[in-house]
Parts: sequence; structure tokens; C-alpha cells
Amino acid sequence: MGKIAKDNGKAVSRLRTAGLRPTRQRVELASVLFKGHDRHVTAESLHEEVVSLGLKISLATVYNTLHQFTRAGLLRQVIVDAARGYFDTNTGDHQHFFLEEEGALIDIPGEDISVSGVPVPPAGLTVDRVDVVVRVKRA
Amino acid sequence: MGKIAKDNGKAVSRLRTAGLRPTRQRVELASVLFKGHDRHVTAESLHEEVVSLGLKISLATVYNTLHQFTRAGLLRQVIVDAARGYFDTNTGDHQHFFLEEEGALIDIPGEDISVSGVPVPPAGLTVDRVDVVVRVKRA
DNA sequence: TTCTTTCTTAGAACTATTCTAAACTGTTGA
DNA sequence: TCAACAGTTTAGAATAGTTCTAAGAAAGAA
Repeated sequence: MGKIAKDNGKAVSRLRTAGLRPTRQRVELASVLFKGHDRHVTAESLHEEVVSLGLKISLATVYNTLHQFTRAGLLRQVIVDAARGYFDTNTGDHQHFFLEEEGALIDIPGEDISVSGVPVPPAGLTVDRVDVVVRVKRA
Repeated sequence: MGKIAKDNGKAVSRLRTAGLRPTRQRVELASVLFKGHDRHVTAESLHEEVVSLGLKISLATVYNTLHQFTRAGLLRQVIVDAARGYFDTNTGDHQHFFLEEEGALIDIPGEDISVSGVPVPPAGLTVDRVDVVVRVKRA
């Protein structure tokens, strides 16, 4: 029985339930990710973390695994950083539909959509803006 | 007087008002961007467009100019594509504060925040999910 | 076990973007 | 009008994050 086997039971069944073969790497990553409270990681930050724990997992595997976990519903990807910059000539108050398959944007007028209940930000911070992206797919 | 001088008067004054020196490249890009209805462009799509119009502007200048225009409030950047993948172990209904200066994420519980008035998507499309990002800055 | 399929890996490749440093241009003021 | 200077543009190199490739390794089935 391995050193970190105690948490692995949970991780293994979580993976099985998700339809993912519980390989060593996936089990170790799942154990680290789902051990305690909720968290936000990048591929790189997670890779550094597992390496510093003495686990042998390549960066490519971390990338693959994060995407597999996301596809399986175990994780969710949060988009805050622009890979491809889209620039909008409409600077007024409005939001967007994003057609994932085509990479196209469609404006939603600001009068139509509204966001309520945005909590007061943590101390010392002010809201710069609120972005809403409605991701749509072929039905 | 140049060939496309007719629209350039508007572009020049728009640039002057924004505090940007009206160079040939900026004037041409502004003319293309703000000629008709609102639009969404990427640096690459805009570069292709101006090149196909016979204008001589480098891709680097298109990038610079789009950012200058954005800083000046003439454009707005829409973030829909992940440059750096952030993955969240919380897959439940919730949204995020994004601390731009630090690149950190903080959850906003789904019960707190709500988006109303999302229009019916264009025909043949269904809403996949609605992402809200509250961008915060040091006060 | 043995077979088959799936997974992992190092390193190369890729993509969008930014940087560099030299040449060029718009503006100002004499 | 034009010299001087600060700001701008450019090609190409560099960068960062991510994905691809192809070959070996490991999991599960029989």
C-alpha cells in the first residue's frame, strides 16, 4: 500500500464514477485537488505543487488531466484572461453571447440584461466592471 | 488629399479628443473600425482586413493601436477565451471576483448573485452557461 | 498471463502576443 | 519653413502558455 493511500480510496471511486481510469497520476492529482476546501489552480501551479510533494507527474499530464476532469464535470474552467483578444467598438453598457463553436460574439443590450446581488468586494477593492458572457451552443 | 480622406476627418478628431496623435496608421484603423455599425475584431482579423484594403500597417501596430484605443475608451476588450487556464474545484452554481492585479479568483456564491433578462439566444442555439466575472481593483 | 486499449511522457511545435532597437513621422516653435 | 525632439512604427526575435507527437508504460479484460 502506497504512502498516500488513505485519501486515494475516495479519489479512485470519484474517478471510476466519472468514467475515468484511475491511473496513478489521475489519482494523485484528484487527491490533491479534492482533499480540502474548494480551490482555483492553473496547470502550472498544480504541477509545481505535486512536484514539490515529491510526486512524478509531467506537465503535459497535468494539462490533459485538468481537461479530462473538466469534461467529466469534476472541475470547471473559469475564463478571465484573454488568449485571443476580441475588441468591441461598442463601449456602452452591454454584454455578450459567445458562440463557442464559431468563436463569434453577439451583443446583448445593457437594458435587457442585469446582474443583481453582486456582493461588496473584499476590503480595499472596488468593482471595475462586471462582465457577463452567455455561452451558447448548437441545440 | 488622400483617397480615403472623407472619413478621416471624423477619425482624426476622434483621435485628438482621445489624446492620441493622429498618425496615418491610427487614422486608417479608426476609419475602418468606426465607419459603420458596431463590430468585434481581433488583432489578426483587423490586420487582414486593412491589408486587403491595400493599407500598409504592421501586425504589431494593430496590436499596439487596439490596446491604445482600449485604454482611451474607444474600444472595449471582451474576454471569452482562456490564455491561462484557471480551474475551479467548485463546479456548483457560483460566480467569481477576479483581482486583476494579482490574478486571483474569489468565489461568489450562486445564491448571492443573479443574472436576469438574458434574451433568448439566436435560433438553433441554447444557453450552455452564463459566466459572470466581477473585475475588482485596488481602491 | 497476454492482449488491447488507454495513458503518460519528453521534447518539439504551435499560437497569439509582446518586445527590441532602429528608422520614421507628427508637432512645436523659432 | 524647417530643425529638433518626442512619440510612433516596424520586422523580426522572443516569450508564454498550451498542445502535439510518437513511443514506451500501465490498466483492465479474458
